[in-house]
Parts: sequence; structure tokens; C-alpha cells
Amino acid sequence: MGRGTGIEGQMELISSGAVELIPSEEMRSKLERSLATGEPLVVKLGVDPTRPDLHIGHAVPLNKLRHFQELGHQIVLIIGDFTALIGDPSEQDTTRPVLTPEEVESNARTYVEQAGKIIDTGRARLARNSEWLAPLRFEEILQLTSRFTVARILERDDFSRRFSEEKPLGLHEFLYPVMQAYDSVMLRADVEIGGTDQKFNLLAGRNLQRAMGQEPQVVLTLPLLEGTDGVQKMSKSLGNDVGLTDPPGEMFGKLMSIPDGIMWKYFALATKMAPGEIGDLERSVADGMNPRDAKERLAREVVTIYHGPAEADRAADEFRRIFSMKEVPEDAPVANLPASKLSGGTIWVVDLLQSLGLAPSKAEARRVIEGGGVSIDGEKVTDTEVALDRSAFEGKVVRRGRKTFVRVEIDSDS
RNA sequence: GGGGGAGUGCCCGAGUGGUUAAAGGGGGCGGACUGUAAAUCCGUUGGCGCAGCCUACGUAGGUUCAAAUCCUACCUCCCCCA
Repeated sequence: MGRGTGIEGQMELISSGAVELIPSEEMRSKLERSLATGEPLVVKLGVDPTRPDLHIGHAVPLNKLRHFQELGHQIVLIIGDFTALIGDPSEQDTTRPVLTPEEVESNARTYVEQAGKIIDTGRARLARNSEWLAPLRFEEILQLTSRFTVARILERDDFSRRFSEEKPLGLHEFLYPVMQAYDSVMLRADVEIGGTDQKFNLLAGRNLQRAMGQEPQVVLTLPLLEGTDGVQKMSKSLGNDVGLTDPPGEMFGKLMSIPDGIMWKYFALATKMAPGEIGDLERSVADGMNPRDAKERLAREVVTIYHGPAEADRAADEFRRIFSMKEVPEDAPVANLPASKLSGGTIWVVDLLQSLGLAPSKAEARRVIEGGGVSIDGEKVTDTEVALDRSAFEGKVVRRGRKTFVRVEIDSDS
């Protein structure tokens, strides 16, 4: 690809997977101008460095950023370090600890590192919004805020909802859209990308730019990716996420477990495949191809992004062996059992499961055994009372349920 | 500032003195079936080496042989009035 791509081609790639492009005519005219002058567009994505655990949902806007990069435009990743130090209003969770600058720093590094697997961070511009937000004087803040009206701010869905529900709504929270908008002004952004939940903030950027005499940015919103349950928004706390740093096997497995119906959304938002290619695959499935095979392709594509093709192949093979042929996995994660847990060279099964982290409590361990969910090297454990000799499990694979297994090593120290 | 209502297990929600670790549903977990999909069915769902004991119905006290259920104070949320 590159700068040679025509306007229509650019528009097609840019709008693929997007929910809204506001307004698309402006997108087109900006592209035309860029093509004529050779001046790349400035495309902005703001990221929130408040959490270290990134998942493939966070990667969705990065993929869109990559499209712009492929088209030769200047992409900018804004690390919202200033914002993070204060807290984000769209996160309505209960009190959460205020992050220290060190934590924000470390999260930001993680983010950029992970982002590097999707975009070319070498060619991207990285900036922190504390650069221009921290030095603002109160007087300047007043000037900025005077560009917004309360009525307008209250248009934001979650604000108006919280207001009408009489939930607390801090005055400072009104300033987040302002800050984000100011980022766009400082960058003279042509385009800003974000999830549909960011629409208001993105539009605030347009308004502030216009108020300050700049050409307003185009706003591009992307769908929020549901988690592996296919229903709720992906999030670590709901346990339905596919983490960017998940080991290949786990990542592969999680992707194979998503409902068929949501597979195409994953293809569009979480892989680097071209829209046309995805369409072909979807037609094949409609014509009778086993959806399972399409999903395997999905899992491979995603694992390849984060771990490379060799690991993706390995994960696919392992997956087939374990789940299709029901063999004992080869590369099960190792769990250490402290030797002190053994008495007379044996250990109670229930205790073993708990010690290996396969059950949070002894009661749970019993239940799972009674339910027929535990096996050692493929042999089902049925008795909850047996004391096992170390030879019965040392170096072997203990499995709990279909998806969880560990290889036992006995840890001699202590 | 005044008046009224509500806080139950991961979530929703029954329960108004004992037989309640607490109905029912959702979700989770385990099993069957399968493609680690969907749908369906079955089991299970506080902890403890567990025929027993401990913890639990907003928080802290109190009444009682006995409390999620009654009383007091406090906290939080909701509704009406100012």
C-alpha cells in the first residue's frame, strides 16, 4: 500500500470496521488535500495508561491506526498520563487507587511495547498530554472551559444518566472532555479515533478546534469488542478477555471458545486480514465450510500477531492433540508442589489440587473430583479421600475440567 | 432542613422469631453431547480432613433459650416536601 492508493481505496480501508465516520465528506476532502499537497494527515489515538493488563479489545483502535499508517499518514499515540493521574470519569467503578507517576510510566511503557506489535511505533509520534496540560494556568483553563456550555456537556450519555439518577457527578469530571479536546488542538489533529463510548469526547475535540480557529478533526468510532462470552464488553475483571500477553496456547484456546456468531467481528477488529479476504472466508462458511476451521484461522491470525507464526503453529497443533484427540498436553505449565506438603511421601488428593492452584478451596476441590472433572495423566480421579504417593503424580499432568492442566514438579526447598 | 422507603450469597430476588448456609432465576464451575461454538440435559455453587464445627443476610450494640427476621444507634442509597 502507501501513498499511491487512490481516494476511494483509502476511504474504503479507513471506513472498514468503523461504526461512524463523522463527517465522511470531510474525511474525503482532507484526503484529497493530503494527496495534492503531499502532507500526511495527523491521526490521533489517546490511550489511558491506568492499567497494565491489555487485551485484544484495546488493540482494536490500534488496528485502525495501522490502516492510516499504511496509507502514509502521520499517526500519533497520546499517552494520557495527566488524565490518568486524576482518574477517568467513564470508569464508574468504585473508588480505585490513584496511580503513582511510576505506575503510569510503567503502564505507558507496556502499552507502547504491545502497540508495537500492531503499528510501527518507530514511525509513529508518541506524546504525553501532561506536556501541555500540566503547565496550564487557571486563567487558561477558564478560557478553555468557556468554550463549552453545561447543557452541552450534559448531552454526554453517562453524564446525563448519572445526573438524572442522582449519582454523584464531580465538577472536575466535566473537564475530561475539555482536556481530551485540548489534546486535539495542540496536535492540530485531522482525525481522532476511539471506541463508540468515546464519541462525545471525540466530538468535543471538533468543537474546541473550531472554536479556536482550527479545521475540525474528523471523528472515527469503532465498535467495542465483546469478550469471549460473546455478550459482555471485553474486560479482565469479567474474565472474558484475551490478554495481549497470554501465552500462545491459552490465547489460541480462548479464541476457539468464542461463540460462532461473533467470529466475524473478531476477524474484522482483531486480525490484520484485509476486509475482502474476511468476506471470502465468511462466504465459504455460508457455503458449508465448518465454522470451526474458520475459527481456527482466526486463532492462528491473532496468535501470530502477538507471538509469531511458529508459536501459532505450535498452539494449533497442541490444540488439536489435546481437544480433538484428547491427549495429554505436552507443554502444560509447570506447577511446583512444595516438598513440605508431602507427609511420608504422600499427599491427600484434595490437598494436592489446592496446592497446585487448581482449586481455590478444599471444598471446591472435592466438588470437582466428585463431578468427575479431575484426571492425572489421563486417568480419572474418583476418590476424594485417597492419599497419593508422589510417584503417582510427580512429573505428570493433572487436569481440572477441560481447559486447565498443570505438570507437577516437586519443589525440594523449604 | 422536614417526612417516607430500602440495604440478603458473584448478580437479581424470596424470606418478617426456631425445621434457613438461606426458595427461585441468572452467572460460574464440573459432567454428557459437540467443533473447548450454539442449543439441550444432569450435577454443583461460603469455609474447615467435613456424620461435626466456624463464618454469613449494610455496620455496631441490645432483647430472647433461639434473630436475616424484634429494639437502638450509625452508614449508604432511593422517593416526596423545603
